[in-house]
Amino acid sequence: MRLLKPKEAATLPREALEAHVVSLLRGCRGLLALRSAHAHLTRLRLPRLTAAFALSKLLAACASAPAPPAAAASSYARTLFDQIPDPTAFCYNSLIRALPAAGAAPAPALAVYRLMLRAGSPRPNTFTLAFALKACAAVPAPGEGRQLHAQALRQGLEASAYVQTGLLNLYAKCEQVALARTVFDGMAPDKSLVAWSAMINGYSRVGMVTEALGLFREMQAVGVEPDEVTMVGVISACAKAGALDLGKWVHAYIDRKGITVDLELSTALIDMYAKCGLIERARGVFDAMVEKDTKAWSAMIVGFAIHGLVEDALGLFSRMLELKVRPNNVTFIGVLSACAHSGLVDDGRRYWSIMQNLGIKPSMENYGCMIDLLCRSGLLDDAYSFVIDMPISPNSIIWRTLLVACKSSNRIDIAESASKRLLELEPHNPENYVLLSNLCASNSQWDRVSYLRKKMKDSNVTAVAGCSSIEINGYLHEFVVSDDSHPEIKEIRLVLREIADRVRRAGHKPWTAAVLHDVGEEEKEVALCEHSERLAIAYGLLKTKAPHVIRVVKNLRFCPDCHEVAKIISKSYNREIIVRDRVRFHKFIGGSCSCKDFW
DNA sequence: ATAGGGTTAG
Repeated sequence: MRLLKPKEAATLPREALEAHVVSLLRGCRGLLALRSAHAHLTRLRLPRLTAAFALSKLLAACASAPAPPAAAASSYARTLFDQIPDPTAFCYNSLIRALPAAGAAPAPALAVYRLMLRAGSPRPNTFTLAFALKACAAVPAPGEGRQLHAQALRQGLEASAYVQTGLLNLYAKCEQVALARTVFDGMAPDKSLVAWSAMINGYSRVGMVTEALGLFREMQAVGVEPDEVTMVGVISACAKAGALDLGKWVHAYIDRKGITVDLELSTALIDMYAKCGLIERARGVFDAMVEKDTKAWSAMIVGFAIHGLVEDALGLFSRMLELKVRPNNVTFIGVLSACAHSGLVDDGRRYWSIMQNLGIKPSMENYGCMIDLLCRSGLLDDAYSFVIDMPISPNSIIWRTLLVACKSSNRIDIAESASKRLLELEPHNPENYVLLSNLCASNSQWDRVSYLRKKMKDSNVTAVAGCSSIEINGYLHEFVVSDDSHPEIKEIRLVLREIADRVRRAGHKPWTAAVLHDVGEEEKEVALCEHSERLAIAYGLLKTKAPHVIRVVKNLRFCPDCHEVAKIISKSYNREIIVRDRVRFHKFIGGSCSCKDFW
């Protein structure tokens, strides 16, 4: 387009000047272009009102720039805003949109929203609410969000579909799915795809897989066609559930519908295949990607790590550096946990310093990986000093990691202080009581075990039950410890008995120390046989034939005795068994496990 | 002018 000269501009009417501004900004891509357009407009010495118009258009362009608001863009947006004499609601809205929503509290975007309220005029409109809600969701800030909800109601802005979707998404991000659902149900029947996707994703985020998938079916039933954003939620739900058959079906559905498999969906697919135990297919999706970013690489590296494929994980990391893709904290979670799962202490330490040389500030999770690495290699003193020297206050997971390690190396000194800190941080977490009584039980301190049990009962804490699931013909069968509710429990019991016979003949002695209660050895053996993972594996043996792989997902860590038994089963029945426990995969073939018994 | 998406230690 032709640029105006200041002399020409002086002769033109306001409408013509505004049209010039609009067409000038239409061609702008990115911050630099906006700045040079701004410089040009300044040279024109526009009349006051037209200048304000130009500034608000610049501000709006700044807000809708494709990249996420970088520091430079947001400070520029603020400069623009400050030059506008009487900012309209449109100006406030653009500024809220242009400022970073996430990050330090209070988020700058929300601060501007509050500023607007305090100024008294202009009043917020539906756009303001929608942008402010988005900022709240990005933090996420549930308290602020509720205030915004109240304000939306007070100002009569709640009828807007955009405000409703904003609220729904806010609650979903805050993991308050019940509230999100209330908003969702209150929306008009012709809900947008965006609303459906946000709700499905909300369920998926909190692990309510059945609800996520149910809603996906409902959406199809009312004739709303999903897109790639919807499918990210559905695929993530499959990943969380470890539901491989379902995940495969959904992937096929994506292909059949011609839904674009973009960067985000590919990453979700990598994660799903990795978490469902098909690491080769995860690799296939990864290799087929034309564009890969840090998150895609990280998903693949973490995938290899949970499969115990340390060479693949570390090899991919080197390749990533070669290709100049910048790793982030999550990438290093993958790298460090891969080292931890294989006992590579020196390598782990080396990667730790690489991380620091790259200027990446270690997160709580990174510290956790490092402490886990040291603990697994029996370097309890190193681990403990690492914890003490952390610049951030260690969380409960870190103390628990230490405590678990104390159990196997009998370090009562460290155990005492770790358990003290743990109970201070989390007095109501049942897991801690289970762990502590486990620790006491392995030292035969039965009086302390019963003390803990009483304390647990008094404070109304109930332990999380071990739960394992197996997918048979597309149905997810769930088993909890000592579960006899399954309709085929009689047949399952027969399989369990046969397993017990074969295991005994293989010379295995049940590792009864894994049983918490102070009961006789025989009862302990029975208790072991009722562990959820064993029930699920037995059901797999009952319902499938070789070479079908028995795939089980467990919510807690593998019981050490069941781990031994699974090895024997894989050999004796000549079956491949893959179990995903809480932290990683175990692949049993011919009597040995991919974790090499190091976990 | 507006709303929805991917990787995260034990």
